[in-house]
Amino acid sequence: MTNLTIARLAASAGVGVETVRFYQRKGLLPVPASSGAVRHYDEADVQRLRFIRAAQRAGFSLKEISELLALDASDDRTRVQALTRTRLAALDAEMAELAAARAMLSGLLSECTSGKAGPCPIIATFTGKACH
Amino acid sequence: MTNLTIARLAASAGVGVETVRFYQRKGLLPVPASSGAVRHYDEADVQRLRFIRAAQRAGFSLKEISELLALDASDDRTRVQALTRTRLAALDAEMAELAAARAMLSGLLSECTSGKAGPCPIIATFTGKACH
DNA sequence: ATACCCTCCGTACCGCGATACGGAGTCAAG
DNA sequence: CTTGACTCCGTATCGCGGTACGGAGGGTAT
Repeated sequence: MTNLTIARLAASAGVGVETVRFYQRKGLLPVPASSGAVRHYDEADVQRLRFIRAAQRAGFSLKEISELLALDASDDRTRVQALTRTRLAALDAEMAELAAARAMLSGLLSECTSGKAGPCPIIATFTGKACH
Repeated sequence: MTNLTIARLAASAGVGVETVRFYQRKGLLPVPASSGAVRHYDEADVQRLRFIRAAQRAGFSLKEISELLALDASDDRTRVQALTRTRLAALDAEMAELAAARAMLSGLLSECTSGKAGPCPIIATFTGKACH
């Protein structure tokens, strides 16, 4: 029966009040029936909000998270697994891109700092002025 | 003296006409003086546009790219190197986050597919319902 | 010279994930 | 019973990187 205000709910997951309201508008968090004029939140809301943040850290978008939240109720493991595989594939693709960018930049940086003459190799690479 | 229309300029870098115009508004590409009512572009514009796309692939934001473009003219290697180191650090941070997310998800996925009883470990993890 | 596509330009809109603002109402402490 | 902090709700704005629309005018192939 933890009877929280929106500010305390938000604080429990380290987000701002406006963010909670934003998630409510998005349908990610329920808007509790107001007994009176001020709404109250309980442990289930805290769990749900923490779920959102945890899934977000795993790279899921809010849209995917809303599906995961629905699946939490309907216990469709196959679908959860499918979403997870898709996310894994996307993570792999993103990591590959980042790794490629990293490799290029670190190579160029050492080339550039090793004080050769001529134009900056970093700039030259982007410019396309055939470099090394 | 390659005398290009905007559509051909855009095509030369594999972007849309609207994107070129967007970059012009952002100051990333110059708007050539119009001799007549239709503007014409040359090889320098093609190079500049390709520069933008190349730097973008290396993870630079449009704001950073506009600084790099300025540095292309003023040949300040120290500053270019500083921007590059910042970008490398950001890439490393992003990669670490993605790797952590990837490790978590792939672990959970195999756990989930290995057909244990009880609630889906993936969902359980996000829910925070003490899992493994 | 008449289709027909292209350019120019402004403005609006998209998706994403928030963040800000402001007026009215509410609640608890002093 | 007032003060001050908090809530509620709608609407607006932000930053990012574009994409779309639409009317007026230009350039060209037939």
